[in-house]
Amino acid sequence: MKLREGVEWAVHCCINLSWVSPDTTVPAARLAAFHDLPTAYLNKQMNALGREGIVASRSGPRGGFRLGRPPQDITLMDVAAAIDGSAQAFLCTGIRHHGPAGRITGQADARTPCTIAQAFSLAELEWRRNLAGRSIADLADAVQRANPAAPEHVRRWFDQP
Amino acid sequence: MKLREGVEWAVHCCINLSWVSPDTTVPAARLAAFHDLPTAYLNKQMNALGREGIVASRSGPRGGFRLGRPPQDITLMDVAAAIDGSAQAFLCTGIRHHGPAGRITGQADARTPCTIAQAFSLAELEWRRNLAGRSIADLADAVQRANPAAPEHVRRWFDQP
DNA sequence: GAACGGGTACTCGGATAACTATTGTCCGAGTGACTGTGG
DNA sequence: CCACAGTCACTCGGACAATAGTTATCCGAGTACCCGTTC
Repeated sequence: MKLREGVEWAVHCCINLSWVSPDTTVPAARLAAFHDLPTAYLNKQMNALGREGIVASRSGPRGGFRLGRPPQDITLMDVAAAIDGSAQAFLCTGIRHHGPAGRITGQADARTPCTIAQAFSLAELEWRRNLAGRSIADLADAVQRANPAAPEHVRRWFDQP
Repeated sequence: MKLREGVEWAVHCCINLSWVSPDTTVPAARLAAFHDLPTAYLNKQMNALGREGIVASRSGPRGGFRLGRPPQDITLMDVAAAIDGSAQAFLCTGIRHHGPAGRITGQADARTPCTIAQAFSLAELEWRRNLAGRSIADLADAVQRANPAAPEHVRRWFDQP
């Protein structure tokens, strides 16, 4: 099981965006430069965030990205789902119905849900719930507690050309 | 985030193996036939289980696989880790230290753990804990409750040549 | 009749190939800002 | 001096290529059984 690398990038960018003034847009190139990431690919990830309304984008000069809604309304689950997709990690292909297994168990469990899928879904639900309980604002606060000067430093770096 | 398809196969096979007598070995070909799966590939997955001691294997005529330990001592996490690997889904590449970001935040958070990685690790830990709390025996019982005749049917099918 | 040795068929296990998904790159469409001109 | 139109540079967004990971297949090594032979 593996999460796409872009999730890490996206979360960092969202935190950074939460620290610059909410009405200033930051180009993907600048966001990428801050962490020394490939610009075009980060842009692609930001697009994905844009499709979900997590960030708002604007083209042209003075264009770029800004948060689409307050950082306390953006959860880690939102970001992960936007970048990595919201499909279940364990997807039941129903092999219990295939081949002799299907004929043997018969229609007894044709209607009952797959026990295995249920177990994995439950675990995954906990995972989702956990991520959904953490907002970008929460993380930004936590970072600030560990390094109080960080927000100001970041804001200043993004403000200067 | 996506779990390999082999995880589903492996769990099903473990449950089936828990229902045949513990000292009979079942060839991969037979396990595969039961669910109409590609034999060689399932064999590969069973190899992975074997490396972790989840199943024991024997070559030659009358060879095959059997559970390596009692089904109540095999958790879904064990199986998932054996097939899919036990690496973290979210792996922190430390981009907060790359480029200007690293110079700006300085050594203030050089020693502090990455907040983002922590958040994802926590969620993942819950996922793991959940899967580690469910054994093959648990699932087998649940299936039996839904379909009481299943164990006997499965045992009989695997016994006959 | 019993023990032994060779052959055989069967099974796992790892090496190899096909395919899919992720990662990375490029270029066009759109947009706002700037500049020069005319009133 | 102010308004306006044309041009330009900048940015996103999606289309296209390279790379890595997963899925599938194949063949060799090893093992237990079976059969024929010998004591």
